[in-house]
This record gives sequence, structure tokens and C-alpha cells, in this order.
Amino acid sequence: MAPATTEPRLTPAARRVLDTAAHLFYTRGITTVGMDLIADEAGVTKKTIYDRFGSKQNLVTAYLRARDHRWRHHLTTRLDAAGPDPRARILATYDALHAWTRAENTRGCAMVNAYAELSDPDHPGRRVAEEQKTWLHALYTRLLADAALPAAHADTLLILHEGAVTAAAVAALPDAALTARDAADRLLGTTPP
Amino acid sequence: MAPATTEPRLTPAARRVLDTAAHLFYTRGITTVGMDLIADEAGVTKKTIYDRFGSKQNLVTAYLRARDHRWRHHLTTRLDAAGPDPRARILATYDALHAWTRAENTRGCAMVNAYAELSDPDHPGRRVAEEQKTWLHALYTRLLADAALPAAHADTLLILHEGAVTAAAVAALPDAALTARDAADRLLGTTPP
DNA sequence: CTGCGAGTATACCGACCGGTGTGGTTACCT
DNA sequence: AGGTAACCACACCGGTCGGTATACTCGCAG
Repeated sequence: MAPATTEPRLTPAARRVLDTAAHLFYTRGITTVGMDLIADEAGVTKKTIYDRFGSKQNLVTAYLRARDHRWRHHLTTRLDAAGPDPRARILATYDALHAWTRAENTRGCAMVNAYAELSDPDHPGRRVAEEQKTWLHALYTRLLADAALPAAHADTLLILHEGAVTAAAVAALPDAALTARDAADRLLGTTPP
Repeated sequence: MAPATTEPRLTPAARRVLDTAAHLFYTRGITTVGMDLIADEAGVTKKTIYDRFGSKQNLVTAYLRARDHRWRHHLTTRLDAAGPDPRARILATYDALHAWTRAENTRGCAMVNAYAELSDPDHPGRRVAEEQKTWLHALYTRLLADAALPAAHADTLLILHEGAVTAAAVAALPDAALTARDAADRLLGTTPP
């Protein structure tokens, strides 16, 4: 049986294009990076890019989808390794975020950055960003239910999560995710409004 | 005595340019908006813009500085109106954020957005963004000292603050600032690590 | 009356933008 | 052997980018 990946199969050149674009978009910004630069950097002609992806908008969306996919995989993997204790699993999301941030997130959340750059409300990339946050909120809601904790905590957990990413990038708080973890730990002992 | 504003005096046309640029930069993004568009929208020729501001980099920096100035003024004003109780003053920062977000922050924090777009680490606009976060962190540190609360809370308060802005914009939590306020209220009763 | 700062209008610069078209070369599949 | 998907090289499109140049008008202060 074929692997039920949601990602479409990519030709070798398309793979290189997507990887190159992902790196350039994240480190330099989406609008700044032109298709010619991506083509050069990937060792590919623009023709190939447009044959595979159709438009810059599609390429941007593919980049965001791939990154979202990688992040969800990272998070769920760490969650699986966190053991059965429901409360520990909630806190493990912040450990996962800390590892992710340390590894490759020196420029903040790619979804938030893309959301800032893609001002056109019809850009499909915006929906990818929105859905990631929706998914994370739903994840927290589920984890809270497993821990028999009030669902009203979910908003706060999400705020701590997003705040940690931003604070690590633009304020100089490299360990913000761990700070958020501690705060979440203490908050879960209190009663939400 | 002349008013001791840090802002340089602007000619009427320069004022219009800065206001127009501020609106366009915030709503559509910095890189996307060209100087021709700003000139048209402000009813001014490009010549005038370059006579007054010298370069796009300078105009962007002026935009960020002006916005930062407005935000600090907004926050300190609300803080002054919050009364003398030190703990209430801490929580008042979130009320101020909520009012600010409601009024004009539908597209997230301008500093964070700019930080995402200005990938060149030497761009002076980045320093404006960094300084705003540094200032806010220092403010929280001061307010905590006034309230005889541990300074270790400052990081968490900043994280809640930044997270509320992001969550309100890209996750659909319009009242995130109030949620952050409640969380801060409960957290201040706990002991930080 | 004169000089100057502020502003307008218009045209221009080279470089780059996203996107298209033509034609040719591999390599694999049947 | 023939077909096709993948890719390359290259040239081109209209439009916009940040930035500059020239030349002119206006109001105002000395």
C-alpha cells in the first residue's frame, strides 16, 4: 500500500526548488526573494519552477504547507515520547517548541512572518498559517480534556506558546519556551475565569 | 520653551508622506509597498519624499519610530490612569494592549512584522523593534519591583504580552489581551523558578 | 526686491519583478 | 523503436523597483 502522505510526490528538481525556496523565504522574507534567485540557487531554470509549481503563490503555499507538516510531525513525535501522564504531555509541547526554536527558528515563526507579509486576504498561504494555530488550539483543548483540566486554559496555553516564539526571536530571550513551560505549569494549578 | 519632542519637525508634505506610508506599510507590508505608490497616495511627488527622507530605509525607520512612540505614549498614559496600586498597574498594561489591539492592531504587532520583513540585520528599523521589546521588558521589571514581586516574572509577563498580540491576529482570539491579563493575575500569586 | 525653502511636474535610469515561449537534450517505460 | 516526462538554455514580455535629474512655481522673510 502506498504511503498516505498528504504531500504530493515531487520530482528531484522540484524537491530542490522547494527546499531552496523554503530556506530563502524563511531567512530573507517571501516578497524579497524573487523567482530568478530561487532558480539560480536551486540550480534550475525558471521554466522548471513554473512547470512544477505554476506560480509564486503556489510555491509559497507549498513552502508553508511543508513547514507546517514538519512542525506538526516534530511536535507529535515529542508528544509520543513524553509518556502517558496528561499533564506532562501538555508541558512537553513547550519542550518541543524549545528544541524546534533552538534548531532552526532564529527568525521567529514562519507562519506568523508569512501572515505579516501576505497582506492579500485571499492568499491561500494565509489559510495555512491560520489552520496551524487552529490545530494547535485544538491540540491543547484535547490535552486539557485528557488531563481533566478546564478547557478554558487552552487560550492561555496558546498565548504562552506564541509569545515564546516571538520573545525568543525579537526580544532576546532564547529560553523563552522554557519560561513559558514553567508559567504553564504554575497556571494549570489555578482556576481559569 | 519649545516642546522637547524627540521627533524631528516635519513639513506638511512630509507629515502626509509619513502618515500615508505608515498606513500602507502596516496594512500591506513594507516590501510590497513602493515609493511611487506612497507618493501617489500622499499627493506628493517622489522628489519630495527623497528630499525629506533620503531613502526608503530612512522612511521605514521613521515609520517604526513614530509608531513605537505612539504605542509608548498610549501605554504610559493608561498606566498613569491606573492608579497607584503596583499590582493593578501591571495588569493595566494588558488592558492598554487590549484597547490598542481593538483600535488598530488587526494585523498584529508592527514591530514583529517589520522584524520579519527586514531580513538585513543592519537595517536600523530592526533596532527600533528590538528596543521596543527591551523597553517593555524593563518596564515590567520596574513595575514588579514597585509591587515587591520577584523580577523573574518579567520574562513571563513579556511572553504573555507578545503572545496576546500574535494570538489576536493570526489565531482568532480577539480578546487574547484580556486572557493574558487573567493569566498574569494568577501567575503573580505563584513563585517563579 | 530678492533669495530661499518647499513643493510640483515629468522624464529618465539600470535593475529586477513574475511569467511565457521556443527549442533541444537526456533517460526511462512500454 | 517510439513516446513521454523531466529538465536545460535562452530570449523575451510589460511592468515596477529604488533613486536621480532638470526645470518650474509659490509663499515668505530679509
